[in-house]
Amino acid sequence: METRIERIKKQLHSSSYKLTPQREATVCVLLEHEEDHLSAEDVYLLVKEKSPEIGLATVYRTLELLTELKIVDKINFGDGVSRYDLRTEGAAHFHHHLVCIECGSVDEIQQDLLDDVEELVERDWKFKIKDHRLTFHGICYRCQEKKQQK
Amino acid sequence: METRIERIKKQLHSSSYKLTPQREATVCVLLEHEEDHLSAEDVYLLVKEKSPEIGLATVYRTLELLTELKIVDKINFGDGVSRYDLRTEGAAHFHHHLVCIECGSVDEIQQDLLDDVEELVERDWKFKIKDHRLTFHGICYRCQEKKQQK
DNA sequence: TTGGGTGCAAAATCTTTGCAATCAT
DNA sequence: ATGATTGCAAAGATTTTGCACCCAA
Repeated sequence: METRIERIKKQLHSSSYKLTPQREATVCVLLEHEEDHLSAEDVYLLVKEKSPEIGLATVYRTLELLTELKIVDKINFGDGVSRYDLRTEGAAHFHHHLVCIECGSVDEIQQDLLDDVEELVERDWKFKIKDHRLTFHGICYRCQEKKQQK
Repeated sequence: METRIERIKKQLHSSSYKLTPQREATVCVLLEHEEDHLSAEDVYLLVKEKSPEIGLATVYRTLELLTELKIVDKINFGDGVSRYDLRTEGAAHFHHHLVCIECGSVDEIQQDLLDDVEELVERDWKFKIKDHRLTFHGICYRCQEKKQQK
């Protein structure tokens, strides 16, 4: 069984990039925090714990590289920082997000949901869709429960 | 017939804000460029043409205020700057965007499209939706035509 | 006169870049 | 040797903030 990191290594190699120790450490952090939505700074601090010599610029360059290769997606929830999210392996499309305006949590929706909408947009707007970003802002189930208890 | 700016003035007043000349000039620019997706800097330069004494900070503060009052929406297409988009009057939901990865154009989709999806998300994820952001990245019809001609 | 609003400049944030040093082949 | 990669510091870009001044109620 091939590991996730090995497959990423191959993806890098097939574009003539190397999986350096710094890049590997960065990817590991992303894998270990797949549920989170880390900023470059977040990633940097986490990588530093295990590889203290790494520089912030390297993290930025690595994240940029991974974005180019479509291994991660760069997203922005409107708080001034870019966040980086591992693409779900094998998924045809980028997953969606539920941002809670009360507690700030970010949940993911892996299910596609947009098939019909995309078909309509391609047909009626003559737009060839390559990627999408869908984010809902609202109140997560946890905060709704908290409110009901009051 | 009440003008758009008069209605915005009332919205400001009902939250005890004034429509100062600077704010009015800023809103006017937004109204005159409703189809565009201006950054704060863009707005600043346009406002300056008619009100040269305005400061960039005032533009930022005005845009923030208008965002709070839900008169404009702050959006981010991943190019490092926030853009400000007048909400369509009377529209229940924020409109969607088509960003062309070839020419950088941004077209708008006013049609809602997400009714079914939102119903499903509210039901299955127990998420109370307050707002959404949907952006498609791809190739606009203009660039597709250009390619075919080659 | 009083508090909101403004302009300016400085500060704060986030991100990119130049460059010398280092590494792997 | 050679070209890719790195760390550091500096530069860039965007946005926010402090503060004195101004203005309308």
